Amino acid sequence: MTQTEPTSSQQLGHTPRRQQILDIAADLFARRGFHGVSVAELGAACGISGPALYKHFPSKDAVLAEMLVSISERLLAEGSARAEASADPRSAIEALVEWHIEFALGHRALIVVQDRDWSSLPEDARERVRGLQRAYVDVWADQLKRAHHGLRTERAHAMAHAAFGLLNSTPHSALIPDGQMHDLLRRMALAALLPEADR
Amino acid sequence: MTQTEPTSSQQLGHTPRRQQILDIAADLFARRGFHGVSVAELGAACGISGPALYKHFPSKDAVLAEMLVSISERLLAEGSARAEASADPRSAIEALVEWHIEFALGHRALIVVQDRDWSSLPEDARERVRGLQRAYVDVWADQLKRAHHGLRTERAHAMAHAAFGLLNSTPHSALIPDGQMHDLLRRMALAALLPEADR
DNA sequence: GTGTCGGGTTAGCGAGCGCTAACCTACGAG
DNA sequence: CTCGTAGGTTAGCGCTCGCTAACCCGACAC
Repeated sequence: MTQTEPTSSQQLGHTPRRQQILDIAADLFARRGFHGVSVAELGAACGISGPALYKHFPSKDAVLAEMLVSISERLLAEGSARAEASADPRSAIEALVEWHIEFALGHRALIVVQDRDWSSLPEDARERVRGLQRAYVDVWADQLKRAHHGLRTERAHAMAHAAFGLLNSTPHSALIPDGQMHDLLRRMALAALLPEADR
Repeated sequence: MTQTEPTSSQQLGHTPRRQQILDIAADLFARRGFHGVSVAELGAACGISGPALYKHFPSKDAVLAEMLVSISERLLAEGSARAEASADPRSAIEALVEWHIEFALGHRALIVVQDRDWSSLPEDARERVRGLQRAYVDVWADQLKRAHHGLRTERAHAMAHAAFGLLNSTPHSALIPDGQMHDLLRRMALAALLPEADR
């Protein structure tokens, strides 16, 4: 229903504009905030002007919604896949950390928008994103509880949130090359998350 | 100049309103973002209505500016004081972590506003806040460099930012009592920041 | 008693916003 | 050849915003 048409040819190829808008919007929203970017500006940045956006999205809110819902889905899908594919809790946590760093380094703008402008979402999309995020946190929390015997659920959630904070700090400091940043974040996150006995 | 009058009786007592506005604004800005709160709303939340705010602040921007400048100053002042009062790098880092957690847990709203609406500041205040934040990061980075021999400056900065991300995650997860959260954050931060040999 | 002034009120301005309406083309299908 | 449609244009509506203007009133100084 939210898609235009689930025809056999998929929606690949007939919407480069749509994707371009999402990409550029992510960048602009990250820099100046959702409310700080007008549709005119966004359009201009895409080479078209103003109201032409409404040929691709029903509203400005919808751009934000699609952006945030889709990244929440990707984070959750790949995260839980990697966790399930792991042999033990320790390697599952390593895999989750690895995946989250990959994503955060590769999509800095989305990370910023996600936790800055989450509250600007229309009610239904906000609900959906919250559900997906909660599920993602649960994936982490489950593995943490298996790695630390006796860890309570709420504390595991808090640990996961803290880890996200650490890993998502990446857009705020682009001072060292991605490879080194990746390595640094992995080290710090694993030190913070794994029991001392393991490390 | 920015103060009304530096009389001998200080400015205590003749500005409960001013402080009230700052407190309530922090709360509202944290919840819905600087651009998401109108001056009318802010006034109403203070028991006065709309333009009465301009008897206390020259503009809406100025409210945000005073809020963010003052917390940046407090973070830096107390942080560098505690670091200097420490005997060795390890205990300096412990002291910094302790101070940052105290502050973050005690002023969740300010933490949120600081890194969400920083970019909405007028140019001069943004400059000032950036300077203060950089100095605060430097305090951390210096101690980290003394604790890890051979650590490069840029990497130390990245570590400090990552630690802030971890410690500032606190407003996103209020699910466990402050005491436990404090303890958890300290453990995770120190594990992430201190060399393995130390811990 | 009167004047000043801090701190409040309402009315309303100009600008910018999201969004709609109406129109214009290029183009692929029949 | 025609015509529907995808994807663009400009004009402009209605609303909200930050902020100013003009006024009001109670407390205190003298």
